Amino acid sequence: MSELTDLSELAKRRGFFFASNEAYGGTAGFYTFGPEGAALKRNVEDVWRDRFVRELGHMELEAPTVMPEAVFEASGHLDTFDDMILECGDCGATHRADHLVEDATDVDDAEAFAPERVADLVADHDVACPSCGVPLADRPVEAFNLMFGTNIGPGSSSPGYLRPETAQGIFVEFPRLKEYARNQLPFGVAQIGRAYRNEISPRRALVRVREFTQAELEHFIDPEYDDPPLERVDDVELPLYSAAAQQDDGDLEHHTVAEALEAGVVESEWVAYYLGEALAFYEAIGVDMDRFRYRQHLPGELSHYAADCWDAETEVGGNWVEVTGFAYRSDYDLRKHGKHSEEEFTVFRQYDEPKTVERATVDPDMSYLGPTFGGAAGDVVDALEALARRDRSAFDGDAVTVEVDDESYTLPVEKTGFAVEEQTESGEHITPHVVEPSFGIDRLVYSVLAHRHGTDEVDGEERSFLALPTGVAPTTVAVVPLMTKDGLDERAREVAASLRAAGFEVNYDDTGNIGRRYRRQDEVGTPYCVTVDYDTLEDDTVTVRERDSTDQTRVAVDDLADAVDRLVSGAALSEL
RNA sequence: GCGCCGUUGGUCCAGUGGUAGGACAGUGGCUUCCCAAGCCACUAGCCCGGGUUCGAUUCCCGGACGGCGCACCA
Repeated sequence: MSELTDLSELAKRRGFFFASNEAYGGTAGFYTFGPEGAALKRNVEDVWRDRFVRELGHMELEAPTVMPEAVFEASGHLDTFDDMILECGDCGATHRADHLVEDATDVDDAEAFAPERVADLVADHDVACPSCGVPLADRPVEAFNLMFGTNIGPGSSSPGYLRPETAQGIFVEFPRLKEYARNQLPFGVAQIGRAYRNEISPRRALVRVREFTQAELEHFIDPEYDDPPLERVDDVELPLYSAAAQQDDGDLEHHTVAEALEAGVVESEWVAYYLGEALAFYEAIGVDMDRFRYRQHLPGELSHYAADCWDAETEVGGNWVEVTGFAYRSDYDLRKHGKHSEEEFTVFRQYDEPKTVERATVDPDMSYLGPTFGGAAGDVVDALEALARRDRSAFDGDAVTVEVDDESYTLPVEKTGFAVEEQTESGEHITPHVVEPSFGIDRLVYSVLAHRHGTDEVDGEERSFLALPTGVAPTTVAVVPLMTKDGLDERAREVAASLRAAGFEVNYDDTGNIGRRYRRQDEVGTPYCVTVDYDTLEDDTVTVRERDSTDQTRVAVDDLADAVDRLVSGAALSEL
């Protein structure tokens, strides 16, 4: 617990993150990133963008956070995000009403029922409160949806929701995105943005909040023909905690990507591929890989869209925190949107060679069907088309009969325009499958702060530091004058300005004594300090101090920008 | 949402039925030529609402927020 206490104290005191709206009593589940935290978070996002968008050649978009109800009807969030809550009038405990009903009856999908029906079932089966035993028959079943609702425009005729995941903003634009991708699979579309969930009980600082930042990649693939570039990650060693290991009290196992696939520990090549790609990302932003694992979802844990799913988890304060979900979503989302909307969510897959197929078709004589069947004529045509595809022998006789809504309609075959023709097909429409790595940026920032925060001893004094990788540290270099007199401070300001002009994140600090300033920078994770001293006035050199070792070396002011650049690129202090 | 515990300067804490004290941090000054030193001064606080009381930061009730447990976590 003390790791978490120290972390939230540091976060507040140094401006990484803190509860929002405290002047008005605070709002549970909402956090503000302070100056240091906003910079750190932005840098983490930039590293993600560099690796998952730029390097892998994917594209990035930015969609609205408010989306209309129809989107969530299609995605399934309106139904499955809706919990039925039942509160005991006696002891006050709340229960999942659908679960109570499922336990008391042989119903096993009460979740899909309307709240009224569940309430009736509770009454009919004399369901009692599991906590205190009092009957629950007269208690109301209330729907609690985890999505934040709103109205689009005036009035309530056009309900909308704050998106519970950024993914839907990508899926709904698929028809246009595939055009942009020139109708070629595979292609990946990423988005970094806010998502919202009206959590019942926000907990543990940034771990469970109501507004958070996701970085999601939706990689659209042809399930039959597209393979991941496994050669990029074959030898990456993965710390895997499989479902089997979890159920049998087993341990974490280390396998390379290639081994994991061969042994069947990870089933999907695509999921395995992204587990491999992501590992270097976690390392780059400063996650302690000794406190990191990939955990497979247990069968009962799989979400409504996921076929196989692994989470990346970090250990913070004794708890494992989910920081990424790697899901093979199959064609679930695109298929749903294709069905609910008016657009096609498919791509055309061209055959290598056009195929000639024999096909049974109908071309009904509407001047006969219309007058004969009236309003049912359209449905009869549909039924005839289906029948022709299914069973062409039905058209062998003089008359053919189809069923529409329990009514039989019989008509002469000659009026159906039935024919068997040879058609040339150059391809087919397929619904792409989706591989989705979905990162929780806030939780990653939190993990990195926890993992990089430490204390040690320098010259007999305790030191608190944040060993952030240079690539994500809010400040790259701090410039400090040894004294604020004899022109040292003016010279130091010049040095700071020149480093800023060279493009670095620079902090200038001249309050308190020199040791205090070093410690301050250590605590916000600044990797390098440049000190202007009396020698600087003589020979135009400064000292460069390294955060982790506290070692120093002298560098000419003229070479300083170049030296810092080399340090950032990985050079050691001794190599300057 | 339920239960238990908590909420006092920026941070971490002490304390009181008569409006509060420390440590650290911060600011200014002195000192100091490289790692939270010293001296002086200063800034700054009782979560919100209601009740009891002559008087509430303190006691009671409610709320908000936080920690933990339960539940929940697509």
